[in-house]
Amino acid sequence: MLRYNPKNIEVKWQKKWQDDKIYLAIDFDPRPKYVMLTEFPYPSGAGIHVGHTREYTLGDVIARYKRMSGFNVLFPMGYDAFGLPTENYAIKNKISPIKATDDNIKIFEQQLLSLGLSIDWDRSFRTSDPNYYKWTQWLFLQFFKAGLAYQDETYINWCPFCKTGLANEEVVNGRHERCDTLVEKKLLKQWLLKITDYADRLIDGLSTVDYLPKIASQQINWIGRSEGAEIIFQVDESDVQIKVFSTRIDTIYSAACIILAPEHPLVDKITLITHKQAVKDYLISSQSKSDIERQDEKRDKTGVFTGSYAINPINQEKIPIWLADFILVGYGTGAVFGDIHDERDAVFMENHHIKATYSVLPKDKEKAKKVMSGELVFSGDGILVNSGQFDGLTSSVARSEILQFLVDKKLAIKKVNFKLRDWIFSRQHYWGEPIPIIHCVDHGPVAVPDDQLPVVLPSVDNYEPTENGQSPLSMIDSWVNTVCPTCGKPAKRETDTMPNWAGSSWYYLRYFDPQNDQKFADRKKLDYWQAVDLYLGGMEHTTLHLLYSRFWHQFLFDQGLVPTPEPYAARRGQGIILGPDGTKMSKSKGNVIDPTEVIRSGYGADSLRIAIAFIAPYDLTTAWNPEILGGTYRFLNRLWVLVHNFVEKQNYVIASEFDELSEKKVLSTINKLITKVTDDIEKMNFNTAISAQMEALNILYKLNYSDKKIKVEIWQSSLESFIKLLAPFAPHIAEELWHVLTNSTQSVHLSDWPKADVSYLTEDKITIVVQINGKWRANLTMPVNSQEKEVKNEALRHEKIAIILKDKTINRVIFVSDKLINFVI
RNA sequence: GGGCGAGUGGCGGAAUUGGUAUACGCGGUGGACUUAAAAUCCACUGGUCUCAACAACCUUGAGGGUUCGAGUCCCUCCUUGCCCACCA
Repeated sequence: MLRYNPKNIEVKWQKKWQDDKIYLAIDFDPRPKYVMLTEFPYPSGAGIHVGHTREYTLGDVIARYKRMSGFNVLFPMGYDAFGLPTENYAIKNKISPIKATDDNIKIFEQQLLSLGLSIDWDRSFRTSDPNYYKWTQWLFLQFFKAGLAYQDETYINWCPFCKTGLANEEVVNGRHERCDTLVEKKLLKQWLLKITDYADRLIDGLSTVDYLPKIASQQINWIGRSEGAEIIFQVDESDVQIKVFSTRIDTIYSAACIILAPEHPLVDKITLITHKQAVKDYLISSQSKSDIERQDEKRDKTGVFTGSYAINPINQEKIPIWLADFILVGYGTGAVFGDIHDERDAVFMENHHIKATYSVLPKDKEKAKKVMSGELVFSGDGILVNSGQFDGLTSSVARSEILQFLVDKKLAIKKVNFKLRDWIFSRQHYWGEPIPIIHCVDHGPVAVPDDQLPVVLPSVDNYEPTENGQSPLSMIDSWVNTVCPTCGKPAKRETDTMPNWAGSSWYYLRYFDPQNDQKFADRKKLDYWQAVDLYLGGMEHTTLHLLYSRFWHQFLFDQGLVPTPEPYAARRGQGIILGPDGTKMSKSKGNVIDPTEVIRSGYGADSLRIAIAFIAPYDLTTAWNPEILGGTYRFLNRLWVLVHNFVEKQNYVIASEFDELSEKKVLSTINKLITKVTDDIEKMNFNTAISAQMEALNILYKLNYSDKKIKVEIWQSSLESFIKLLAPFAPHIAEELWHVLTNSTQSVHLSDWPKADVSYLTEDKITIVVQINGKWRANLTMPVNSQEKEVKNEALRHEKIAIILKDKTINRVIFVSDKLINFVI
């Protein structure tokens, strides 16, 4: 017998699978389809890490299981190739990003191959390929033509040290993650996508798909829908009106001031001459603060009085108008009424000695006293007081009645606000898809005609962003200068590129038809493959990539371009694998586990895959334990020995020597295992699927080495089933042992998933627990379906029970069929 | 501050509708094989009491509750993880 050595078998089978193309997904195949999608990687120079390995291995387990279960499985892989790390790498090493991407993808392919993934490589692509980004550009133009892509002046993050515009994701805690400089804001004209138009749809759509509840609630949270009212406050002795958004219109009687964001457009108009200087000083001081400084001063709420007053529409009271930089210009109307029932407002008003009264009291009398004495700021719902005709109403009733009252007078409207902002879609960087727009003096921004797509990213000498914040593309005059597609006059190309979220917003659709040069994907193929059945990815993409791609898809659905309203029928997120020391893996800490190193070290891909499946539930963050590999290797080795032993010395014995009890044990073990593993994979309980296989193997192993004789056919069929159950997890050793055991020419991965024989699932005899007052006292072995009477008699005859129950009165007997009997004394 | 989770041996973690808590694996101890080591195999491995075995009692972050019976359900508290955060 050869020793189990992964090196001898893994590369051999990987090559064979590639040559035979056994993992191809077939368009329009009559079998039911199953699309198993894992997030495609960013091909960085560092190669794959354990996080990739977890995601792709578990995706592969499901893909293989579904394939064996009769599905036409599509398990694709591509590369999210545009983005900053590659650009930075190219700048630093003075090589082209195209070359860097090429090199990195070669490494990735090699590494992914060594994991033994059942990917359909014929459908692979990278987002930086012009044949791909032609369609990213085309899809962008559909947004543009629908009025959902627009330009606006917005503040971008600007690093004054690097002299470059930054993407949000490069700003960590208000600093540029690379150089740690405090980030400033710079006003630039930018492209935005109107994701806010889809805010409600993005929430509602979640109820039609099967997402992990945590993921759905994070998206809902991020979108941040809040219902309230927009209320009109007339400025005293002026024709100016201020619109104020509030979710607490029930507290309007206690409005003690109006507070505007410093950037509010009406600031200039309402500031009295006598207050101009103070306001100007305040604006300068608040503008010079970076985001992080504003956050640092959470408790110190600064502000300035404008000199003007507003009229509270509910009671005609005159209240002062202030400016304060804790009010955000981007949310609601950029104005609030200051109110003692809001903790931030209360602090602000106290700081600036603005007189405030309460209008809502808690139901709890002790609490109410504290509110009245000013000891407590009450921000919850309660009962209205000091509120004229609305006194005595509960907050929720008052909200609708006061709103209606003001709506009737045309002083308020019902309004829904979202935290979600429009998606800033411009990047002033080189390594991204050029935005396919031409700016014409007469016609403004014009779409590049379809037949001129793709707008190919030109090669440049210098990939660095320019000092004025423009993309390096702006330096190439020959590329920038073009003609207007509408009038033919000289015009200039847009020089911004798209964010790296663009290519990943629709990539799953391209897997359905990766070569198409007429359309982003053929409709018939979309109809066949949509939607993605299961999407597995990192939790960190919940509010960016996952939300963005749902938005794109919903838009495409509205345009009639895709058949389903949602892209992903189900979404799960895998947990992070930490370093062995329990902290996040990082090069500087030296706790990085390199999966390819593990494979090369001699444990092999199968032991690694099993370890990943076994170490913890897939969605749990857990520390990597290198020693677990010893255990998973031993497990595979035991199976190797068992199968080879059986094949090499199966000895035929005469019928009378067979041990029926042992045979039954083998059959019940294997059939229970089939049920358990099938169920566990369906529920993604990979760790218990493995432990069940270990347990079963231990039983089979012992039986094999006992002197009990078991029929060859029973061993043969049981081992075949066992290998099939293992195949999704450890595809190489399963394939090898399958061929050793069966001499078949067909791959185990194309064989049928085993079905349990129910007749072996139930036992004739079962263990029944005897409890006294709920406490375990003894076990009984009884036939299945024994009646209460029989069990009770048997229990009372039990020596131990008899001793305890002597001289005691049984008040009650609780009987659970086939499980337990409990005497209450 | 808000939202969503999680607390079980030395460690990662099991535990159907509430029904023998600690499966499986790691680590540890003892043993077999070996000149020796590695590998492999066997036995033991939550705590207290006990020379030991049997038995008994205790044990799922803390405290209370519901129940014949609670890791599981309810309440209060503590600890901790992730995401968001001056969002009116």
